[in-house]
Amino acid sequence: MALRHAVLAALLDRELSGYQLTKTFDLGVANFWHARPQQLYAELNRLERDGYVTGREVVQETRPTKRLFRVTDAGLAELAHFTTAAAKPSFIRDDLLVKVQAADHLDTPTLIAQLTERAAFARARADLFTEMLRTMRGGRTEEEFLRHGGPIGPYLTCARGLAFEEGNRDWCERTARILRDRAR
Amino acid sequence: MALRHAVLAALLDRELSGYQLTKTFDLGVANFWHARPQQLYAELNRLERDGYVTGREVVQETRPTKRLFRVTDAGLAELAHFTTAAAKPSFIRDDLLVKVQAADHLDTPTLIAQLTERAAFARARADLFTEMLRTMRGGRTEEEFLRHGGPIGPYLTCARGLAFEEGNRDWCERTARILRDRAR
DNA sequence: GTACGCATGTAATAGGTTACATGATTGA
DNA sequence: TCAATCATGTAACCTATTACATGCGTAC
Repeated sequence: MALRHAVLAALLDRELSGYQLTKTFDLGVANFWHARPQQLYAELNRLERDGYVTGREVVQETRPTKRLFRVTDAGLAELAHFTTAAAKPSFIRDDLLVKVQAADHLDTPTLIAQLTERAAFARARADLFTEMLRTMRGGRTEEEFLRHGGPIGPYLTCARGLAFEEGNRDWCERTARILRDRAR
Repeated sequence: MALRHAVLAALLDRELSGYQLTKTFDLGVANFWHARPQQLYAELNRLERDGYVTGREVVQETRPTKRLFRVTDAGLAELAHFTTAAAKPSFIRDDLLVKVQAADHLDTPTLIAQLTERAAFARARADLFTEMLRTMRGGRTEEEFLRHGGPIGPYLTCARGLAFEEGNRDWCERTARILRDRAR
């Protein structure tokens, strides 16, 4: 059960509502985990029940009332315990790669269109992550920030996300080009 | 339901038993999908029931009897149909990244050890994929192979797997180095 | 004689997705 | 007025993991 640890990690340096968490999980946090809103709301309630987070109601004037959650000491201890266990290897699991594996038997134009679309998606995310990294660094050089700045956890995972999306972008563009050249 | 399509794609150019498939899914095919043996045996039976693969028994002298599966015309049509649907974006989902996200709050030596271990794992897989790509190319240059050789589907997905593992390796090494330098 | 590889599963549980539901406010 | 955003869920279903089971052959 690692979603709960992903939620705890995402909530470490800030107090967030379920709704804000879903936004976070669609952007930066998707660098290390991805989840649907329903799952996050359910997990937050379970985490609160188990004492790993506490929520407080915030009544707003123009917006619906929301609940902000933060990690408790018990939650941090749970994360620390999780960290001592060996990490499972991570694997790619991707519809698009399944399709490319079968490329020799399938309609090439359809594949090229999907590769192009995915490349654009990856490029947009890469740009976003580049911007997020710049913001986290503030005015400092990367070296200075990594040596003495902080928090660096979110910076390092964002850097992995950037490299992943750059890899996606480059591979999609190259693969589309190869399939196009073959079709001629 | 994409495991079935991953299995179909893996079975396209060769006839495999369930056991051989599990080996394939631990190595090359893990580039685009990952599954446990139990899941594969179950999926093969479902695919056969639905007419997307056919199995034939092969009695062996010294080894237990096995069943070899190959994709039927209906199976290929199902794959083609799957390919016309938009591919869902793929996300990283990784224990180790969850831990690094929380790095500022956790025990650094434990993290460094896990990053080092993961780097070694990634390096081993990268080496394996490099070798597999060489084998698929045969004597040809990459350009020549990609222009006129084949099948290129497995080559292209393997190339993505290689880039992914190189990304893992580099990021793990860099992250471990940064955490070490900070601890001093 | 013991561990490992071949070969195939069942059963129980955990984790994730899809579809559906509600209701207010703000901006185009 | 229509779509989007804020805010939170329930229910049904599908997918994946973990634990357990079996039995023979070969290599150390």
